[in-house]
Amino acid sequence: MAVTIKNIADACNVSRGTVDRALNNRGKIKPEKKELILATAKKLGYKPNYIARSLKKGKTNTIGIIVFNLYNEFFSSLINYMEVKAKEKDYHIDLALTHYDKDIEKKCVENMIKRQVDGLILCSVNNEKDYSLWLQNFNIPLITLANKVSDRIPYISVDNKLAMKDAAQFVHNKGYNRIIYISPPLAYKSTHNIYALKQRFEGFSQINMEHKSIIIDSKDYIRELETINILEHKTVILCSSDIYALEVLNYLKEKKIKIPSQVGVMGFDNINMLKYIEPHLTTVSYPIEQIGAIAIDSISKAIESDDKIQNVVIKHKIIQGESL
Amino acid sequence: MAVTIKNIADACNVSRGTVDRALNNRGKIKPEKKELILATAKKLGYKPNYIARSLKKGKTNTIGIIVFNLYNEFFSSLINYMEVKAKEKDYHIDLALTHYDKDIEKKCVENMIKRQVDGLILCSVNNEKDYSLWLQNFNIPLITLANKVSDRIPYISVDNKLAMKDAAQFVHNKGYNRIIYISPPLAYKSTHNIYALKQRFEGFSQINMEHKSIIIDSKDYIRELETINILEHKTVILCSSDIYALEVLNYLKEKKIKIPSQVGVMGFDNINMLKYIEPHLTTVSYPIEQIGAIAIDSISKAIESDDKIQNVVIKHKIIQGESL
DNA sequence: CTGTTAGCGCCTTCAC
DNA sequence: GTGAAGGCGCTAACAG
Repeated sequence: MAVTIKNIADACNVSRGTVDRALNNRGKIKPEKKELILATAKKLGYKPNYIARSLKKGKTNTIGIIVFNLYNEFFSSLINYMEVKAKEKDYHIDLALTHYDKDIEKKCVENMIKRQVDGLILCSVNNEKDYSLWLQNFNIPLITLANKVSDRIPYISVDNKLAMKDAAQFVHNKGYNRIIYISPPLAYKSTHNIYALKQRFEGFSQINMEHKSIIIDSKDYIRELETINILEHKTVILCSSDIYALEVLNYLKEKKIKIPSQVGVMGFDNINMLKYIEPHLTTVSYPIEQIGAIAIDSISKAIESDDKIQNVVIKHKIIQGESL
Repeated sequence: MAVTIKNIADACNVSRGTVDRALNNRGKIKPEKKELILATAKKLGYKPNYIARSLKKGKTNTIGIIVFNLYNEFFSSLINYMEVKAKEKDYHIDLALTHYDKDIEKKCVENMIKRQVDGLILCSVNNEKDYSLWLQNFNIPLITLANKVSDRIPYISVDNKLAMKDAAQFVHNKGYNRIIYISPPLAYKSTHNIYALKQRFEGFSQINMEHKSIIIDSKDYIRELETINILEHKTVILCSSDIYALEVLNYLKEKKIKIPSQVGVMGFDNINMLKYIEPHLTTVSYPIEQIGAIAIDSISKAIESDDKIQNVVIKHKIIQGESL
């Protein structure tokens, strides 16, 4: 059995109130008593029970973070930064992963609520009609990342549409005549929230190439790629995220297709591991650290002061590599 | 204010005890009452307060996980697997990062204790004399990964010594005459627990090459490498982890040194991203998923039954790439 | 079957 | 300065 405030009180022949005052320096207390109490607390190895404190105070000092998984370096970096920032502000991280499953996601949210997190940072894939209402009903500070859920819920992100438009313009300016655009299935929109994906696609769609564009949005994008003669038309393959671009690079290398002389490739996200990849991938970069910092900052402010959280648009830029 | 069991009791004109019975189906209760209670609970949007439950039950259903950071893919994969496994068993993950700082590590452990986690999974860098005692004093199930803390604390890992010995033997058999062994500073042993690192180094030391070996264990290992004529003696560079090998590959590519014809390179860990790296790195592989699964499995068993947790040695194997 | 009640460990108000 | 006591929300033992 762990040692409690009562044990200390008994050992020191004082009341629990006095122990509390000594331990948390509140109110006035006779110095020698305070010393005695602190000493015996230490001697007994007292560790305050935060669960009890949380129950009493109605605050857990915990931020719930729900993301898809940790395979994508974007999320592991993000959480890494958030954890540091949260610790600075004396918050703790509760982590849950949804693996892109909207039922799991709802369970994760409910669990966070049951665990009384003070605020929630959510990367959602849920596209149910009243999901935004359902979320707001819990009435705790909430921030969405990755996919926007509704205009009424704060959202921190790059401008995916503009960023992808810039990317498409960039490859166009490089003299490519045909873009093959590779994306996870846009048909997921019937079952999932794929806001960011759609934004990127829309941005891409705003640029017209001399020849037609080809959209590949199948899970089997490599097989689709095989059906196309990519050596025609001065072609570039624009990928909606780096992890797709890496697979494409592997495919092209296997086919002995030269990059960039025969085909160009461009990614999106600028994940860390790119620095080990050859040829260096041209990609769209944005500061993940900043997203994490702003998210923790905003949510902790909202927890402590009922401030409304502002949407934030993170700046992006194009990183010139050697892949086009 | 969130809705509580008492609100439901009042709304249904029953006692809190009855509501509890209905909600958690314990004991006997009149079916129509139960229905009414469940219905109003739903209507009011009742969500049980797990903090209160935890306080009462003395169990939080939470496993604390403390690792170095999430940059190394080993840890992000590990946590990914653990989260899935923990969810299956109805446990929740509390995550904290130490960034290799032993004071932060101690604070993380203390925080976990204060938060009353039911069990703790720890990757430690602390080498203080009585650290093992200090940990055991908290008297909760504990498992160490990565670095062993003491023989009295369960440890799950590959046999790092044997695995690195096998790696060294493997390169030796390939006909290399000189090994350059690259490792994080072994001098850290005065300030940190670097058990795994030392084990790997010892394993390496058991193999004798025709010519001498060179040990580089500086943070600036790339600069050290520059002072060596690596084209002599048919040399192989054996790295204590893949993330070092990746840096070495980048260096060699920059110097236009051909791999493996001029110099061989070998890594350790077989992290996921290797599949995008050229040339394919020869490395030592072991199932991270299994480490995660066993850790969660053992700790949950220990939480629920006071079983003693067994040490587990994970099997390793060498993955033949094209880098030597 | 159901109501009452006593805590879990902590914080906080109110008296003295 | 200090003690006594109530209560956060839930569970469980005990009555009835």
